[in-house]
Amino acid sequence: MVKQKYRALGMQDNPKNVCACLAIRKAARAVTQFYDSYLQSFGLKPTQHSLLLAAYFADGITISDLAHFMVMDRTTLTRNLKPLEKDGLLIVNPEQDRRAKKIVITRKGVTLLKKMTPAWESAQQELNRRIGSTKFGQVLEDMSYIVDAIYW
Amino acid sequence: MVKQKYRALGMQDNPKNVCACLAIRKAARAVTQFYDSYLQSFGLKPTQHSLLLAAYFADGITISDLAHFMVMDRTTLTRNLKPLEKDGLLIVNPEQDRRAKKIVITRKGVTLLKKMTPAWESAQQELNRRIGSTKFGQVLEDMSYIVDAIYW
DNA sequence: TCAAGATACGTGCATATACACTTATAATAG
DNA sequence: CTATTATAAGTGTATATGCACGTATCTTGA
Repeated sequence: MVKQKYRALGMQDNPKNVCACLAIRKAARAVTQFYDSYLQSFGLKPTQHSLLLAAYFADGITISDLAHFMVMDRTTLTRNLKPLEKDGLLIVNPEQDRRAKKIVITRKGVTLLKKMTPAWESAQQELNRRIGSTKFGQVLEDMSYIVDAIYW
Repeated sequence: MVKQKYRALGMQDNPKNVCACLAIRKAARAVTQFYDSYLQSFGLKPTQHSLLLAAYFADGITISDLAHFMVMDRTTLTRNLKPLEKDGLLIVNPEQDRRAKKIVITRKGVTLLKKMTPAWESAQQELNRRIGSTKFGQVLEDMSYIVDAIYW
């Protein structure tokens, strides 16, 4: 087993010496794959589901503002919106300020989002069950705390 | 401010209803960008630094085994190794089992890794300082726990 | 008013990520 | 001993990520 053979990859007995960047990226990959297994039958990846959700709750938000909320480079968001636009789930429209563009969810987007909600809830609840409700809540808080700690 | 205007993106007052996948991916992006600001002058991204570190501590590990440790698709790892190979930091060699390949760090790779260590430590310590030692340790544990909860 | 700076966005480039499919090699069952 | 199955890896395709750079528009100061 990998765990036995390459324990050294943990590097130190002191877990504080494990690279936090590596640790969180590994967990992010695992969680993404987990949620994807629940959402994939709807044709949306977890990232796309999150974007569509944002377009629903913050209808009319600009690209820059959403990028800021997503802790994502603006140019990344511009490209991530493309597949959703292509599928007619949302539209990117000009603003009054002609430099800016606002993101608007379509009826098709809303319908898909609502259809996906039970699957998303299943993923969320199953992960909650597996790691325990207390830890689950703590991790959600900590993730938000980390983002704030880095950018403020 | 985005925070004020689009509070709805948090969706609910109950933080448990925040998507865990979104939360951890946001944090992963933030942490990656943070570490990148410390490592970029050496020409390696955080992911590449982690891979090189793995090649150092688990010298001779196969692609599949390292992919498993990294919680990464094997084909992703294959491609992620390319830039490091191109820069002569590691070599991918055939095994006795001719299906497999082992990853071997080069002297150049070791040298670079050691040169980067103080910068990596600065990032690690500064993040530790910003979120507090207790929470820092807890998050590292939790990330590992989540990976185990998903794959076991 | 209008030139300088600030803001919002897009493109080129390189890397990161994973699934579906294919190829090559090893192990095993009959 | 061979046919089947299992394992290790690579490629094609599509999306995800961010930096450097450029364009268009708005704001502001002289």
